Amino acid sequence: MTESTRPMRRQDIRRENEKAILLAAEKVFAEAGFGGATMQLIADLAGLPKANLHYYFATKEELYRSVVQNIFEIWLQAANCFDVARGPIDGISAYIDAKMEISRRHPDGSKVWASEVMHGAPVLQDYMESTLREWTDGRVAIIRRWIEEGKMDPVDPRHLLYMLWATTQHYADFGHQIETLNGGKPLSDRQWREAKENIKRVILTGIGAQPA
Amino acid sequence: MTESTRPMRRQDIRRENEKAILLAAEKVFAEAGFGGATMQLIADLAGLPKANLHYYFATKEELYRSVVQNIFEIWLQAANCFDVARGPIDGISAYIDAKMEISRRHPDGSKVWASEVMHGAPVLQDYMESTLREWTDGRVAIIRRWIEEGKMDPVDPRHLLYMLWATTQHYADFGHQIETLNGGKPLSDRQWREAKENIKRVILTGIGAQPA
DNA sequence: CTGAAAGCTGACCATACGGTCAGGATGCAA
DNA sequence: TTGCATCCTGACCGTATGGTCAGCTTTCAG
Repeated sequence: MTESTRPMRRQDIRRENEKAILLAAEKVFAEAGFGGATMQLIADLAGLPKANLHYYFATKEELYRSVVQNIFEIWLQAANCFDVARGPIDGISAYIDAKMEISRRHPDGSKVWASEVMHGAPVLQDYMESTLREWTDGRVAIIRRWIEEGKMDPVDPRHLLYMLWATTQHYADFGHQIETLNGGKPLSDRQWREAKENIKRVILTGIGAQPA
Repeated sequence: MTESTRPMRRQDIRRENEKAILLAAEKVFAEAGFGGATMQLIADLAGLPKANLHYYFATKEELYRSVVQNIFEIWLQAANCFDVARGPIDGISAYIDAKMEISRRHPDGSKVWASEVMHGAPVLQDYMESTLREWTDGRVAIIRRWIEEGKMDPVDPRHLLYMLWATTQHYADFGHQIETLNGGKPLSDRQWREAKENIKRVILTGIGAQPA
């Protein structure tokens, strides 16, 4: 049943194996950190022999880099929310929604990203100095415009962005702590919604966001 | 001059070496994670032969546990601010100040703590289920009282606490990112002050904190 | 002064890990 | 069907790491 037919085409094989490896790697890197992760563990989780990993990814570093870059893509995609928005209420609400969704659906990715940054971004330094900086500068400009247009109070845009990143990512990176304080149970749908609403409300009220 | 006389007493030797080892360990664990840290690296940084580390701390796990417990103490001490306060403005302001000071003075400690939690708190699980839970419940009660007394809007106390933790710790854990976005320079005194003021302002305004 | 306890360390060991490779299995184009 | 490129993998290797230990030096109580 489950394993009966295997008419796998070459392309499919490669794609599926890479996907399985990356998924397993993300989890193991998130749980153990780069140094604590082992190729054997990743291989076991992916259901492949270790040597097969090295067929697709030459080194542990290369595999790690792939994982981190994947995450960075997702992280940046959440940005679009900001651009289409008319004002801070729309834009920041949507951004918080997007980032909270990432925290909920990709907690491992978020952890790997956090770990990478905490350890000095050995892999992503280039991206941070180019792509991330440009992205940030763009959003800072948008926020500044909102302030000039009287749509929100004159809050430092950078610190506001840090606040958005911090509050949303916290639910992934410190998920274990939150879960423990929640009686050992993961947050329910309801609690996730409450978390989002709380963050939005406090921040939007806090910056004096005005309806566009 | 610097190294002339060494009338070290036993007690002093032990205290100073343990201190040096713990300091070095904190830094190495923060930079490399538990798995990436090596006893050799810690020993070198502490200026001691590796075997000497094992004289004071039998295993890497034991050393790590000591580091983490130290940090947990500091983390909890910032709590006192909350207790003595009359209302949300005093209490939360003081707490933000205290936590930002920790982020600035103990970034390595903060990172180790973050790493520990991200990896499922293998060492601190017990503390989190006892001490941390009690501490949190206590603060939740205080915030609830403030709400009942009309000193602030009815914001979910837990999510507010997470927000405080997230925003303040972010400046330590993601310090590298912030530094990169700051042109590769660490935040100046002024910028730290601005960061603190921004956080306070947004959150206190956001929760509708009323002067006691 | 003396002996025992505390502090110290170079040399060593077992293990685990990242990585390699020769050679087998499999799909696929011609 | 055939030949080749891709895919796969068990067995192996060198190294780095956590940890041990025998024996040395230093402190200090009596």
